[in-house]
Amino acid sequence: MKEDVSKERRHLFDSFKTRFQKKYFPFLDEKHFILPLHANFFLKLYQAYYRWKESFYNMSKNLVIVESPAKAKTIEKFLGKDYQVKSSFGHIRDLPKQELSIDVENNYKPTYEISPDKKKIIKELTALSKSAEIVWLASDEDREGEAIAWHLSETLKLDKDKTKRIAFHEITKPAIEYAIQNPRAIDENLVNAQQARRVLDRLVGYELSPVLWRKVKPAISAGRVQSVAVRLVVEREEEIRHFKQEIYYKVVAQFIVDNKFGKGVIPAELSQRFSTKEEAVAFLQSAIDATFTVYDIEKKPGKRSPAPPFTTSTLQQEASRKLGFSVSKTMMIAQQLYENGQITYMRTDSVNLSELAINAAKEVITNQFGNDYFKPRQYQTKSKGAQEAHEAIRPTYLHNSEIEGMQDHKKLYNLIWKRTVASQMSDAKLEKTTIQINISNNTLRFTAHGEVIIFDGFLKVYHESTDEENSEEKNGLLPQVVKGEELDPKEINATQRFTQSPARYTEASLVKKMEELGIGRPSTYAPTITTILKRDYVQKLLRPAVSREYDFIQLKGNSVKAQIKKEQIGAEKDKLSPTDMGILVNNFLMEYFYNIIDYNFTANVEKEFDEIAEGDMEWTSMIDRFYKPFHKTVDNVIENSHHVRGERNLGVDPATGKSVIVKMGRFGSIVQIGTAADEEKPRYAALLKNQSIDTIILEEALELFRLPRVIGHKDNEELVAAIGRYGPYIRFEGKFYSLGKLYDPLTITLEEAIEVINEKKAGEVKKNIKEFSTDNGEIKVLNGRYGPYISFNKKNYKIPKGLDPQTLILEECLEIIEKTDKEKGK
DNA sequence: CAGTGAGCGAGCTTCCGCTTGACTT
Repeated sequence: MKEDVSKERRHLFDSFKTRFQKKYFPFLDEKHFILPLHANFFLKLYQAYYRWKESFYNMSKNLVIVESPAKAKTIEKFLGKDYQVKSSFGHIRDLPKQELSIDVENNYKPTYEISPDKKKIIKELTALSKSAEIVWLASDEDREGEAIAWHLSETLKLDKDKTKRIAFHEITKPAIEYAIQNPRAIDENLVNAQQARRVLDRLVGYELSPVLWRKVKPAISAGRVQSVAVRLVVEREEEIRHFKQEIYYKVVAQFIVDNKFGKGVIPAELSQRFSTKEEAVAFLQSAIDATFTVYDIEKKPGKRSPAPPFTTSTLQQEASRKLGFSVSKTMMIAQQLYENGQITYMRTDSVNLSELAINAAKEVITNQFGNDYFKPRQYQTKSKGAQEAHEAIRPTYLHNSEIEGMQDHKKLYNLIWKRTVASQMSDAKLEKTTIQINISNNTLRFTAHGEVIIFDGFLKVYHESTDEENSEEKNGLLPQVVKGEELDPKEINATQRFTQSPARYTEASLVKKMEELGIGRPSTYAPTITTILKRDYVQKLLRPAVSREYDFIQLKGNSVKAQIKKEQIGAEKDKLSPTDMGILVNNFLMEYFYNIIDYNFTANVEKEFDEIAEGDMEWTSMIDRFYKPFHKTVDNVIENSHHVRGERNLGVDPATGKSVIVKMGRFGSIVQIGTAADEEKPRYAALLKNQSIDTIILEEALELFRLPRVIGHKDNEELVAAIGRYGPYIRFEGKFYSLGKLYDPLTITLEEAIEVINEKKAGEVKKNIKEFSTDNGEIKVLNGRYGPYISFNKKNYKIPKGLDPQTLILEECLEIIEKTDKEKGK
């Protein structure tokens, strides 16, 4: 770090010397002129001169400030030479994070400070605003945007007469010109609504978290948004745990059609589901002697309409379902598409498309698919608390149905393109057919549903997916039959089925739920998920599929046969479930701070923020009404509640007669045999990741004490098998060897363990291909999971095709590193 | 990158919402 600074200085110094000295002291020898002592002084002089010169040349009559630099770049193009457009990079001031920074005794006066990473940009904006004739504050037209404009005007000490507040909802020339012609003043009520929001969140977060430090665990947190997200996950898990599965028998027949219209099969389901196997068998038995006739044929037209264009939340959901992206991955890629000018802004809650976009859609759709496929639509947002400062997420140039770039970028862009185009397309027209089939010896009926697409409309481009996992098999076209026609069943099957518990949340479906509740904003969905994972309140568990048996009874020919089949169910990954810590904290908050994690809390305070924004309510009095009782509860809970450990007594250890207790320990959930009061110290063992204090049973708990297990000895050293944070492992000579899924630490033998160790040792030799040492650290050529690569300064570099890693020399490595860094840098 | 869990007591942790840096015409 220090080295960098001095290098920098050296460089600046040199560049100064060549210019300044040559210009004003050409007669002096370059080497002798400036002594090191003078360097700093001249440097400062030069810097001051440079700043002055820059501001002189860049001085525009108009300074426009927006939030995002990418936006600044596009707007600058529309506005021309007289306007200089700069970006504030979001909020510039905030409450310092070291302390509460709200004077609760003095009308909740907040103390703001310039965020450390914004000092530089503020310096620049201050200089530019001084020389500008008019400063246009063009941050977003929502609560946060208005606050940014206000913070800017305060921080830059802007003169009211030369400051104008403008906003545009879309980045098009007419919209921008219109905005310039219709400026207004900063809306102080809206600013106050934002201050109320900010102060409320700070008060809740910074008073509640310390309560948890004292009563549950240090360094954990609670907040208006994250705690509700955790609650959702905890309660879903409870629903799953308490779910009572019901069994039923579903009867499906395949009717053969062979008539003047042609041949075919009608799959039809019986109108009643049976609750026992006996009933199902009895029905199939009776069906042997029955005849089946077409009772009724009903044809109805139907339609399907496209989904609205993407918002942040719907983009995250579809990218998760269709592309398997996590919400943060989706946002990262979308950000890059945005910065490349390929899509519009990616943090939005609006489904609105600009006129420009709809016109482009018209052109694209009529060109590619024909006039019949175009239908312009404006969608209405349904989500609570939407502020709609931006457009929906769409491609900037709809004419590009594809882009150049990396795979994931292409995929996400394509998804956005399809969704946008489809949103302006015609409905799909369907014909739905229902055929009812009578049974001669029974009052029940079979029903077949068919669906034919008559006009595909938007389905040509895009099909929205759903969260339901096992969607029923698709209804296709049914063969043509006439009323009264007798049908022959090829087979009739009764299958045992099970009702399903609700599904665990994925990252994206949790975001969807939060949006429905009006909790969180487009810019915070992804970070919130990251926070609750990082705090270890929720986790993603890899759940392997389990095998389940079910009855399958078939009538074929004249005989009914019953058999037992097997299916694999319940495999899960990337699903969110609560940890014991999450459950513990949630229970604590539910007991003492229910109003904060009430699902309506955010919705209710939002209503009050709206009233503040309308000027109908004083923000400080709103905060006061909340804070007084809240703070009292905080004091009361600190004073009167006990430290919580979620303790549960499982029973008695048969070997020792001591009690077995599970509880939250310092590093996670533990089980202990005996108590601290006993003469002997209690024995401890950690719970596995997929076990929980609430559900573990005595036998499982005792099982945990079988580890760590000494498997045997080699060269007088112990081999110990155990399960750690990263799964089962073997410890030998102070080193750790992962067991993976192949071996169970409870049953692995000495021979197998030695083999695992030898394999890993052999792998390590193969892993290191070669090494070079340089002044800046070691360059290693390594064999990784995806083939050979170069590792340097904790960064990895791909080896270009055609180069043999075995024969690489230092110069080649340096070249690759330099080249890669350069490409990444841009 | 893995194992721990007595008790004492420094000094620290924490919120939500905007936005992407990075030094010279």
